[in-house]
Amino acid sequence: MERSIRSCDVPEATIQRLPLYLEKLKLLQAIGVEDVSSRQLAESLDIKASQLRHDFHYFGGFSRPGRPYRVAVLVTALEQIIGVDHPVPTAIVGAGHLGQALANYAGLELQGFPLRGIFDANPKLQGLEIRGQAIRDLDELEPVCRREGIKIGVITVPASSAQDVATRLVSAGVTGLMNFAPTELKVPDHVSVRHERLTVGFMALSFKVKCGEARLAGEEPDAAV
Amino acid sequence: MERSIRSCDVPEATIQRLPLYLEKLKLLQAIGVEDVSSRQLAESLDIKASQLRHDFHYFGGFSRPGRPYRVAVLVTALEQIIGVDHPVPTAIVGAGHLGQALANYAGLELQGFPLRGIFDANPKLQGLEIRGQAIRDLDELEPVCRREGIKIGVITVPASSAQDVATRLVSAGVTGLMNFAPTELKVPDHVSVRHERLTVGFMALSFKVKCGEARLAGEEPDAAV
DNA sequence: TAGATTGTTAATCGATTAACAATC
DNA sequence: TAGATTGTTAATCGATTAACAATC
Repeated sequence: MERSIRSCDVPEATIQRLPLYLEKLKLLQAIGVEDVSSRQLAESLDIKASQLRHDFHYFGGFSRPGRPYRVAVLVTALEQIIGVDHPVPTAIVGAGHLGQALANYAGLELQGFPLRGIFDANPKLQGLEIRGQAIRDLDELEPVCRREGIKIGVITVPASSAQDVATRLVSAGVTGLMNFAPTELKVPDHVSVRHERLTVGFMALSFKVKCGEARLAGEEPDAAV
Repeated sequence: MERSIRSCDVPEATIQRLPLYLEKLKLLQAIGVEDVSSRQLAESLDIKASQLRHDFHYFGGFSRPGRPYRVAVLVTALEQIIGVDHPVPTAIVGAGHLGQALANYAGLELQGFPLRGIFDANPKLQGLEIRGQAIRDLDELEPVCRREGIKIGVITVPASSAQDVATRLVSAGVTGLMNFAPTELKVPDHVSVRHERLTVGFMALSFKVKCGEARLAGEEPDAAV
């Protein structure tokens, strides 16, 4: 289909906004809103309407000039573009605190990422059930991933074993990795990795807090020369 | 001090990279590396050396022309710039799965964000200890935050109570919010918010996975007209 | 029609990269 | 000195915003 081809050379900044559009539109849909203009939608997301239209323009044909967007049409189109029009089978490797917290998060399944496997090397955790999924031994990683057609692997193991887990997931056909371990991963070109850096987020926040304090303390931006 | 004033009008993109620099430099320091050139450091982070120097240039004076950077000097300077040269007292509100997982994460304290309070409205959780901190009733939020001088509040409550928690944290003197609830927060100008959107990350990853599949299937970028 | 809206291109803005003088 | 390095400015690149014709 034409859209799935063209839609792939899209700026990173636009890709990041697509889920925000979808999230907001689903909210509107839930409260019965049928039509929405680029101005309304953009305002509720704190961006410019022209940016939203520019983003949509990469995919094209969501409405016609003069007519506002239909919420249902946008939701369907964005789900298809993002790839959550069909469920995306997901597995979690590492059932420590964070892995268990993610497994317990109902939002993931609701947004299109059903959990189809949880794995941990620790025998004490194996068999424990989370939301209907028993924690499995790491030995079962490859066969289960293949059988369930896992597309996205969530890595919540310690940094020391993250690369090994990544390699095994990729060898079992997984093409998307959500990496929560504080280490870089080497993967083949056809695999996408997203590195979630928790402490980086805290530090970026800390920087802004510190700047806010400096400003409150009455220090003028041009006071220093 | 001069640096703390000038350093605040810095592009968002640069702010996001500062923690990555610090992280890598601490790693180098741990294995005994004393000097590092912009080229070496940049290569290990997959960015251009000129970008790194350009970033550093906002703060200025980390080395002198001709001399490589001293790891220890950079670590100290970046810690100060980011604001983690002194501990940043942090509290978690919402001791569900995610809140507990974050409370258990030792990395936070190591990176300069010691946990000084955990709160939850659920009486069944109250008193449970995590890493030496007892989960407290929500009633204690304001007094504890004031007493401990909490600077950063981590919001891991359901979306429905996130705004209320945010308002209370701000009223108790907290100026940085790490929001894990899937909802926007309204806060005064002097407060910084960072919204961690988990499902947004999954969807951005899904988009790339889908594009990778399309490419693998042999579809040419220009095949569609 | 008049007012509002989208799709689309052009203008602006900001971030990244290259270049190079000064220095070691 | 020759080679390597930083600090700093200029050039390039890409993303955001504005503008407006076409449409309803």
